[in-house]
Amino acid sequence: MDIINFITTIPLFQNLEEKNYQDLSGIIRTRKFKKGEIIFSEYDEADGFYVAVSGRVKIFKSSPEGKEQILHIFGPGDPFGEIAVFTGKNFPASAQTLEACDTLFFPKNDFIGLIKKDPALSLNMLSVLSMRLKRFSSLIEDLSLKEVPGRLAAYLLYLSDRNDSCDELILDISKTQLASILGTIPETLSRILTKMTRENLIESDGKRKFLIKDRESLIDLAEGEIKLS
Amino acid sequence: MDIINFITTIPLFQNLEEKNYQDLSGIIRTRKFKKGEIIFSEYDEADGFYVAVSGRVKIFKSSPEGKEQILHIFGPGDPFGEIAVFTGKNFPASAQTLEACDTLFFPKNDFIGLIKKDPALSLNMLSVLSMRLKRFSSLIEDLSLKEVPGRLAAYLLYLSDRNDSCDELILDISKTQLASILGTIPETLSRILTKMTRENLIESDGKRKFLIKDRESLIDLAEGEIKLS
DNA sequence: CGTGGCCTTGATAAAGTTCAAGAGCCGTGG
DNA sequence: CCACGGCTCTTGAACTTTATCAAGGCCACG
Repeated sequence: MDIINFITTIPLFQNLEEKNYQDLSGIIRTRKFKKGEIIFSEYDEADGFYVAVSGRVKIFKSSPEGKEQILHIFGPGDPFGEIAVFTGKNFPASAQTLEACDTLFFPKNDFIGLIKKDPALSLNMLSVLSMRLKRFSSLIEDLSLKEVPGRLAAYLLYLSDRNDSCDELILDISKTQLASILGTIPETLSRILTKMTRENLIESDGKRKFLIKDRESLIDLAEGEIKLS
Repeated sequence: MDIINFITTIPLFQNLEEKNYQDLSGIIRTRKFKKGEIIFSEYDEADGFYVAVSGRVKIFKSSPEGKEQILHIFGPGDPFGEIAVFTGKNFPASAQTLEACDTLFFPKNDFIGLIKKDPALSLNMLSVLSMRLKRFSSLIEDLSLKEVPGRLAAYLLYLSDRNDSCDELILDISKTQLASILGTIPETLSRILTKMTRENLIESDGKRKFLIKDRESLIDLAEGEIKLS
């Protein structure tokens, strides 16, 4: 069955015993969502978690005035909503699709049953949660200790690293969404991109293509060693 | 032996089988630290994690310019440094004692061996990590979507909740440390406390005692419904 | 009794947000 | 095929929030 093929490819389900793949596939429900659909909202009661199969999902917090902070953008193979499985209550943030999405849904109690049976599965889950904590610590560090140009520089370098440290980047999200990842607003992001271009750190087609022209300075900016003038 | 008595009282080690307490006590090393001592630094290689027995420890990130963001303050019974155990590499933040501290140290490989044997232990650990993720999401939300007065109001309410929703609070840390928890600096904190007092939301002895005088307004402030004038 | 840490206050500066306006782009429907 | 509306992005000006720098007070501890 091809759900099994899919789950064997993702990190959360690596190195399990054959039998456990059967068990897993037994508890999975598939769920499809349209573009822009809310999968769950903060404070909703949580009865399980999801794994994206196709499409992307943003996990975010929003303020009463409508500002949004994106915590993650997840794609195929990424689990989400799993925190609530282990704290037993509500989702700590909201999830909305960026595109049409196919997902696998794992009901909470069934999944906990499986975790009790397979130590490899729990170690994988511990590793997923730990990596998330690590990412959150660094997001907190960025928000609290760096200014927006530094965060943007770090993000551009991160995109470059994901792409073999290539100097050409293509943003796979809108600038408005990027602003929300960086903890700022589109206006501020736009101004900083203009400055970076003017000071020859980057070049852009005005849309989603960027070229890193001065990697050294971007690194210095990300570390807070220099500032834009 | 009294290490066993101690560990049976803390959430991470609840509901284990008798035999596992023996195993745990077999791998534990005790470590003592003086006041102000650095237990580990960000990027140090991690070979295990700690549980505080007495004294308090702050977990923090710091910037090149010396500003600090406190991520947690942990006390007796709290585990810390456990993220690195499951991501396999370095500590994502630094740890320093606030007072003289006794701790238990759990070597990484030994502990992973135990986790594989006892599903209850891994579920407990999953729950600890999940609660931390929840707290981090809310810290991120605060830093990104709220202003300092809102964060302070939320913190005061949190202290009150911990104390049976009593109106009298005693801060158990310095105001400089509180500023660092809130993601700001002492000067700003001081000004905001002055404003809150002037507007009769709180009263203070100028040191570490506070009295909540207008809980409703503090709640509104924390939710961003109102502002200080 | 002096020194250093912590806290407060003021003046100033920097960073970011808000508000408003307008340009460019895309898909829809007449 | 073109016009329209909606959306994203950019830019400017005013404003708000917070940080920085500097000074002084208070208190505890040697």
